[in-house]
Amino acid sequence: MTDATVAEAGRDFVRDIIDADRAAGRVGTIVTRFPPEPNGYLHIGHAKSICLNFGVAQEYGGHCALRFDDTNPAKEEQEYIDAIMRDVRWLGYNWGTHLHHASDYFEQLYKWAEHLIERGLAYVDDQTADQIRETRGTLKEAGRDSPFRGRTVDENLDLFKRMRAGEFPNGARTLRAKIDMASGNINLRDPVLYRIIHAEHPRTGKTWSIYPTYDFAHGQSDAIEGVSHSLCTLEFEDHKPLYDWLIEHLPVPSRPRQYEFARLNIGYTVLSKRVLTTLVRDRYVSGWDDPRMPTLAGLRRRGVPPEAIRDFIRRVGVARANSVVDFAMFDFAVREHLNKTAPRRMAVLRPLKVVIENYDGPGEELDAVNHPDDPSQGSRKIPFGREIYIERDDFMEIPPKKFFRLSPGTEVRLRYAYFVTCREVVKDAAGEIVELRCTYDPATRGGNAPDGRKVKATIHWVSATKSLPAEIRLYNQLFTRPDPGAGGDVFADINPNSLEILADARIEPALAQANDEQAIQFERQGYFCRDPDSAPGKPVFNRTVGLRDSYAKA
RNA sequence: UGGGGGAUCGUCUAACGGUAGGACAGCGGACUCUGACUCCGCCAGUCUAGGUUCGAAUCCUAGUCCCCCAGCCA
Repeated sequence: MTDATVAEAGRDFVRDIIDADRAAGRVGTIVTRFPPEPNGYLHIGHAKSICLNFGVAQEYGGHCALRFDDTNPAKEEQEYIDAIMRDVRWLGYNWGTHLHHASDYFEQLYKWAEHLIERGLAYVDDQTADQIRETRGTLKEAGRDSPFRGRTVDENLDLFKRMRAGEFPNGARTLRAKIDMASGNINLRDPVLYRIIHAEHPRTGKTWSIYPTYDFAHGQSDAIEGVSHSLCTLEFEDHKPLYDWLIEHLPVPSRPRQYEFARLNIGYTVLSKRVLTTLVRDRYVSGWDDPRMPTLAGLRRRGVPPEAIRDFIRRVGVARANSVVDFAMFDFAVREHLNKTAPRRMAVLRPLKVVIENYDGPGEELDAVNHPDDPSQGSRKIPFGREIYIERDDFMEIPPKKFFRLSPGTEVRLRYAYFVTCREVVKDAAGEIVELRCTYDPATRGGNAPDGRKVKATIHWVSATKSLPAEIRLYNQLFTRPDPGAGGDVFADINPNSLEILADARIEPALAQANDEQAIQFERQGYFCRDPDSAPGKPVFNRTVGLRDSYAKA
């Protein structure tokens, strides 16, 4: 992590708590952890947790671990483990030697479970899942004790050993903490600590046939790793009393404290792993890295730089109130970063042919700067000739009052080239405009008129003969409403026009050198990057985000 | 009276009993070889009602609204 990363941090209640803990001498090294379950890909919501945990650790000179919460082999896969590590690194964070897995602690956790049994604080329950649910009570009524709650320590120890040995089928028995079936907090109504799962675990294979639940694994893992501040999202508030109960009753090596913050929500976006998984599985999108996905893999493929994601997270802040961030805030962060870094190129998304009638000769090459505010990026040559393409949107036969671009009789500047004036509109039998006939002013080479005359617009263009064909993919919101699913069915809110493919775009020759993930600004259009779907001679570009367009708005 | 948490410009977020500030969005203007960028300006908020206090977003009381919890998921 760099100093710049540290400077990106803001102030929030988490950092206030840490300051207070340090001032009071309650903590030594600040240790945090990012604890994903490897059952899916990381998304922008995880980025908030990652930036918070790694950011805080860095600021206070501590460290942040990457810990896989791999306690449920039925849902977890190696593919996800690999993807998560790749994405955290890409975001710009490094866990160094602190790579852990809850599964590293299975043996220790097992011993601690026995510890509870020995003290009469846990018991083996033979009830079925249905029976446990029925006897748990409701939100307003107390639960009832399990008939197995009174088993002797020896009997519990024996049964628990046999659960581990694989003697019983899935679901036959559980280990439960003996707390209080009448608690107002349902997490304290004898929560399940271990369940029987006969499945292949990505790391421990078939060694275990019982697995600890999140509640039994998480706090103890924090304690083993010396986590000082265990930061999680709001829905775990109700688990804190159980978290603390376990820490109190177990001989753990440290006393971590849990603090909760609001998860990230963004308008028109879904960050539910269940929904994202379905989107992929049912082919609503092309994969976890579909550029429309809010996953880090999707954002990366779309061309969003990690710096922009970190900046966005910093701008959103960390608080305890539920909120929904306007996606315009995200677009802003992306544009801000890309504007500073992305080299400029010209590409015509929807070409309209223009013939410059008074231009003779073989053509020429003109100079174009690669970045208007960064001379160090140098310049390049762009081929110009008698036939070019301009954007269809840049011509109107009957222009409305505020339309500054090309129309019959008006003069505009071709960026980096010449002033041209439209003389004639050529249409096909159907009345469709197929070509424009223009004239140019040779004296305006380079883009300036010696006589000082001005034009109201500068438009982009490419050579008709020297430009290259390209496919361009424009992305729109994946969902049609700011609160997808609020109407009952998220999948009914999927935007049928979230992907728009422009198969006949033309790009300037310099773009043949573009590589994946290199952000480029197509002047007057937006930021783009080459997609891995590109083939030799058949480049594909993704639009990361469009430029602001105050004309389109008006 | 199940338990837990939260309410500040349209949105996100500061304030820690002492001038309600910033960002995004929006609006207006300047500049411009990108209707971009940049710059300038404007707009706009403390959930309600009482109380304490010289002074309340902050403390107290009573309400209102929103979120989370009844997985052998995390």
